Amino acid sequence: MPYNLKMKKFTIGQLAKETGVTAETIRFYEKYGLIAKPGRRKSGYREFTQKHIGQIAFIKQAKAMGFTLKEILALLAFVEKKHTKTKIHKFVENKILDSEARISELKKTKQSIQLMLKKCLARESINDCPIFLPLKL
Amino acid sequence: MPYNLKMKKFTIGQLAKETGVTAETIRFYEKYGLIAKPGRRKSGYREFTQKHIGQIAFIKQAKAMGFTLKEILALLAFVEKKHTKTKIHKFVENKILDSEARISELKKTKQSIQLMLKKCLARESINDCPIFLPLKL
DNA sequence: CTTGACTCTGTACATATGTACAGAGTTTAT
DNA sequence: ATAAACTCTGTACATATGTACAGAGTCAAG
Repeated sequence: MPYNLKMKKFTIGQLAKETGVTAETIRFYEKYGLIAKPGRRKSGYREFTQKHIGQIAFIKQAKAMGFTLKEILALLAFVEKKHTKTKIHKFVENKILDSEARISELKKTKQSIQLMLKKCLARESINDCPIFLPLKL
Repeated sequence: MPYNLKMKKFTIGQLAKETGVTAETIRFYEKYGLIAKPGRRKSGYREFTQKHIGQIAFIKQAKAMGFTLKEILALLAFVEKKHTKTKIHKFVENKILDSEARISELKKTKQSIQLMLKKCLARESINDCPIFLPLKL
């Protein structure tokens, strides 16, 4: 920061407006360790900076990609520790594999519902649907 | 039950073994309203019957199809009230649509991760990955 | 200087689906 | 009759991701 030592400071409410997440959520992220601990006024009020805007933008991005907060914490640690590319690569690849697994899981359950529905529609009464069979013992 | 008035009775532990869910879960299902309230011995011990085995089998089946417990409750109400086939049909169709929506959601997020990864791999250092850009402000 | 808006901490609540006790009573087997 | 195994109720804990207070203190505007 060569020629601009005074950064703009934000209260939590201002940061909330700036980033589109609530103040409560920001406090939550802080406690969770997802964002840097902000400075404090003498009164105890938090003082956020531009940096925090970036951090929250990052979190939003990663969440949109389906990462959990815990995973985002891990991503941050990767950057922090300047891990090798292969490590983070593996982490992300793994996430992709997870997605694929969940997708095929979902497809399977969808198909089983469809099959059930088809069988049901072939009967006269709902009660004859095979799915309800166990209830008739 | 014409000629067999005496049904076999089960304690909660026996039912658990029979159905493969734990006793705690059975109590939970009872409180949740998913299974019929069992009879009680004078001591307070629950007395389950064959019927409960069927009910739990039904729950397991429906869970395997991706229905939530709340939805299973709704399914049971459908049967109870002898709703028209079209109503249950709609309910289940809806569930299928939900699955489809979640599947395409997942596919989208998967793709966005893949894209991110590709971009990352094209850089020298992890820190140059576009996803980390917001952190560098 | 007062009022309204904002912030602080700490705790509880929310959803979904159970799991894990603690402390007391019961049943079964020896 | 005694010990082991089982069951009872009620409550708290678990995960994930926040949301909603309550009660007290602070800041900005008029």
